[in-house]
Amino acid sequence: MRILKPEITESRKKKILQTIIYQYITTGKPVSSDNIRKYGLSLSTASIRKIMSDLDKEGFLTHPHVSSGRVPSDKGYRWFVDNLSDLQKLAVDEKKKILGEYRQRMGELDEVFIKTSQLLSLVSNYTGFIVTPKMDRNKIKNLDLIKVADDKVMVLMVTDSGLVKHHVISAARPVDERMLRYVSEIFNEKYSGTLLSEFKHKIYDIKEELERRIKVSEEFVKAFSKSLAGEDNEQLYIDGTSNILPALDRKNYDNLASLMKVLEQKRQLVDMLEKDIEKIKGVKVTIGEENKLPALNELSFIKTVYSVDNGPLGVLGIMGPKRMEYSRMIAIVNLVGEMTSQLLKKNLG
Amino acid sequence: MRILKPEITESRKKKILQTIIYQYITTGKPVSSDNIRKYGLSLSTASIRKIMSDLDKEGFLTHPHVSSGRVPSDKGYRWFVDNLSDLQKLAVDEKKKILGEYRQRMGELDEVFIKTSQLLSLVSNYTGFIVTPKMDRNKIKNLDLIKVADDKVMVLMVTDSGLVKHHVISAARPVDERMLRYVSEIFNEKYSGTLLSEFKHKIYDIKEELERRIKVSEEFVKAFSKSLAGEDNEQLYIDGTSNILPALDRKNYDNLASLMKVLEQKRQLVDMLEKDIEKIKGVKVTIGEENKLPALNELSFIKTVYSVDNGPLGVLGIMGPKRMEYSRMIAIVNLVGEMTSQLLKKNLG
DNA sequence: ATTTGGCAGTCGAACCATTAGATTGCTAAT
DNA sequence: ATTAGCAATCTAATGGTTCGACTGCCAAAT
Repeated sequence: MRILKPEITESRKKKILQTIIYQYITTGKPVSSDNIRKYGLSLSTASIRKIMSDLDKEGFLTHPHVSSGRVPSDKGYRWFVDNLSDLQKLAVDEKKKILGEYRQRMGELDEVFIKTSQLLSLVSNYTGFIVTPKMDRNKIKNLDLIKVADDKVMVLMVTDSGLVKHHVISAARPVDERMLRYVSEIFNEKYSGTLLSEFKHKIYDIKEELERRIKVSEEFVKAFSKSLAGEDNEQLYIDGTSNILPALDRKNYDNLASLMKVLEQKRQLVDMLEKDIEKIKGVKVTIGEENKLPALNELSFIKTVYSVDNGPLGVLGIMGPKRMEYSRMIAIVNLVGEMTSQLLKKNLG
Repeated sequence: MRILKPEITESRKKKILQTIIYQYITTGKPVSSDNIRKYGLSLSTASIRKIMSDLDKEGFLTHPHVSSGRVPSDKGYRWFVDNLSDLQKLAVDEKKKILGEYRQRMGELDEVFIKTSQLLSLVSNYTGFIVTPKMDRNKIKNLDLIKVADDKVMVLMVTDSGLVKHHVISAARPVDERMLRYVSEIFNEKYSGTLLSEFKHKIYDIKEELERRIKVSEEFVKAFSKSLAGEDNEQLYIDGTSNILPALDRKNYDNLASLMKVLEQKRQLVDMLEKDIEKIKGVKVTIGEENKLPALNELSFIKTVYSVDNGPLGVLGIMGPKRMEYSRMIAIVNLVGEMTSQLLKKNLG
């Protein structure tokens, strides 16, 4: 008896917490003891109140004010997410809808990113995002130099996972095609197989090498190595930002401005999203203040990694209000993540 | 005498209207008759009130409510802009600042657009935008096919004004380089000099032509012509959207959502901005409801065309609240427009 | 030892009234 | 044509009242 009782109360406590959070997610209104009782608990409101009070003390719930119902705290949401037992299966037609979108022609890589972020936004009704692969993690496979005008050359680099990077550079005077062929030969011979992140430290080598081995205008060498040294940052595709507004129920305008700024600058957001990308397994949820950036403290992120065989490429997911349908969203992100990985494997591999 | 008097009253009326609008732009508060009198008019408030009342009836001013000062109507702003006499010279250091930004390396075309929209936002403190050139108005100059992997080919097209368009296409099976060279030869021979917009109607010709003249996998021809047929829409670069918020003083949240949607979808906005692009001379201002899209009825646009010798490329400018410093903004947009044209002439020409 | 019913207490939301202040429109006098 | 002055209008701020939704706690019931 003495051993059993605590378990009963414990399980009841959990059930109540779960119900409160579920209620709050669906209604958006603070949940009262009376409200809970209606949901099948055969307990009096007084008992429920006692339990709610305990949960409050333990930090899972809070009070907007003393005479209102309870609202989940970040800790509460966290518990809820960690204890989602019934990871919702997506409805068949929803799954079909998502797969259908993906069947469409997705020729260009850009298009994959645009469509994917749109898709995430569309099916979630929140904001969808995807971060493009970071070139740095790729190895150089091949470099081409193509004359596109008398004094303009396109530098075209392909990596081992099939990503393509290109720049147009202008030389001060007309360039010679034979020279271009020679330069790219030298380059490929020497740097094919190099990790791009490592290669960046060797920019000066190549300057020297070229100047040593062939006669080529200094102008050109300069422009060429500059183009290679250029940052290729990950890009962030976002879609459905306007869906965030309803999430920020009234609240403060001021916050909205800083949120928009973060979404616009992207840099910080990308860094946050890709933090510890190697360690992410499956779908990862971050809630409210778990997000480092203050502007994002009212939101939750649901993300996952997409990858090809030789490692993670980037992350994708959705962002929305803390009170979102986690179960469904996790399922969506999971599915889209897998599909994107597959698509890219076909596309790049 | 009888002829002179009306002119005096007219000029006074204008001065008052001008002052009201100027005041409202700088303070953001409805302007009272008393307020106006303090600004140098040696008239009683009663007389000013009479004149304000007239201006109201004529549609230049409105009342938020009966016991508040006057606020310019769209018509009022329009008059104000059309009668800006002292098109402000930018302060020397401001001009320097802008020019300074432009001196920075602007290698890639992308970068030009990104930097330009940022610059516009930065110096205006509103939202900066630039629409990329529409390829359709260009002529095909040269097409290259470059093998980037066994079964992947990059299609590289250069136009007469130096713009570069590229796609990667996947063929089902390995492609032969000699074949590629031959295809591009045929293509260039036949279509060099064609307007891109016209070329789109000829896609089927090329399919036939190729099938007739060389042995090439149907797969490849399909992918190739598909890539050529692909839309290359103008893109819209926007920066500083968060600066819009303060512009929408309180007002309605609902409107904000639709505004964000318009900014996100871009399509409608681009169409609006590029409407009658050929007819735009100098800087063009559109105010409030002059903007067709309802979501933009609380904003003003200041835009201009940037171009190279053979015609307009696109538009750029800023958007902000109706109560903005038109004079300064016009000067900024004008300057940036000229600079961008110059830069691109160098870059593309 | 739980659980429950009941009651007091707290707080927000809605409503109303009041007041002070800003500013106009109008009219009669200058 | 201009002005002074006055009544009228309306906002914004303040404070008071009431209603209802909850909670917290205690004493009685199971």
